Amino acid sequence: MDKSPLVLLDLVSRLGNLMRTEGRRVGQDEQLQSVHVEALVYLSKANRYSNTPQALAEYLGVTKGTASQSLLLLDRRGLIERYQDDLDRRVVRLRLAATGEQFLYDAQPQLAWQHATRNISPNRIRNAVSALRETLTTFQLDNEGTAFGECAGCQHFERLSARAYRCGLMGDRLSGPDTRKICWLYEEKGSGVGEGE
Amino acid sequence: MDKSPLVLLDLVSRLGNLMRTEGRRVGQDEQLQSVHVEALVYLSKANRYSNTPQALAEYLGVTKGTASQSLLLLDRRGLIERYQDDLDRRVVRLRLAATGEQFLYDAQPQLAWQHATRNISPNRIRNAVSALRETLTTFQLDNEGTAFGECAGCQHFERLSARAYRCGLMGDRLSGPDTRKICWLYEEKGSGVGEGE
DNA sequence: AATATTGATTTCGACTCGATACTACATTAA
DNA sequence: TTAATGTAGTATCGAGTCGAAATCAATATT
Repeated sequence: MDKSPLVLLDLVSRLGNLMRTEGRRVGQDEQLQSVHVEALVYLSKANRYSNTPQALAEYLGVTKGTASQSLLLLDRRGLIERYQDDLDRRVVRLRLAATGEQFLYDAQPQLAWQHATRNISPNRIRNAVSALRETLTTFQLDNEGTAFGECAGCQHFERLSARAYRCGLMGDRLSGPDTRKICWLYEEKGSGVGEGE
Repeated sequence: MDKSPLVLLDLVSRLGNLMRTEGRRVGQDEQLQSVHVEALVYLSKANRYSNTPQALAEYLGVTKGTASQSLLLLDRRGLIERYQDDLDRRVVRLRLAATGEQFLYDAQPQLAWQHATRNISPNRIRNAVSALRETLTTFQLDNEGTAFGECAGCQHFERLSARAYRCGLMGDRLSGPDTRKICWLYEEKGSGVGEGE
């Protein structure tokens, strides 16, 4: 019986905890908790379908009530802006305010991690990424969660021409940069996940 | 410029968050938060030098005050036992109570993760482990943290004979099972960490 | 038009967490 | 021996997290 999956779990949990601590450290000048920093980072990466409290809650793995609290705080501090969606007036859209952009630029929340991985070859990192990504996808499938991902690799992604793309699910055209943001409607191409042992 | 370290960070954070949620889920029958579950798991793996509030706090990445609170709760619930050290009466030693052992056995906090990793080959997992372990060690060195680890791979580990071992730092003899628990005095063999790019 | 569903917010209570202060014991220096 | 310093752990406080449940408003379904 192989114990290495448990060792991996241990490492992921510990690194996750450390990064949460790191997030707290990074945000303390602005009185932010690590969840708040994570939320800001998320908003800087979310595409136009995914900048809502709902998607954020799924991403962070908290309930929507909790997410609402955090967003309230970020709004009070002027780090984000909230505005209503035109088509569906229940939906609240979120956007980093200039202050929020500046904060991310100044605080560099990922710096410590980049340092910690500096001696690991790109290749080993990509291998680790692939293993963890598969773990995440499988876990999400097991638990009816949302996977999140970029257009490349998504079932609904269509290429219209050399530089024109389209989301088959939403029916919108997408720009190049659009396709590199993360989306909570993401669905893995080739629905089957496990190809067996 | 390679973005994959940041992708890895993202995956580790998200999986960390998910496992925290999972820990909460697992503990809800017993009214435990994920930190409590993590503490119990830690105590089930900690060796004789590492079963103290101090070591636990370092491991979980919280302050000793916070750790103290969590331990108080676990004690009230009868999941752990606390007793004084004979040599240094300031030191509190911790041990899983029978109820705590039973809880871990019943709740299987790692089950969801084991499922999520079921389709990943042992080899890929070991590669990911090695990359993350190096990340953790480097991070700890950067931040004067404690690395934790098993005797194999520790500077202070000495083999006396086929089945007799010794910790050079504490001067104690160790049994075989002892050497497979985790220790907060662990120091990586070959102190140099980064061999450059 | 009535009902169900959905996105978001509010409220509540238990708990986390860092900061600070404090107690008890241990080690060192005088 | 005593005094000063250091260390392990606990207590307390306040801001905030978090899930659960209730609520509200807008949209879908019937």
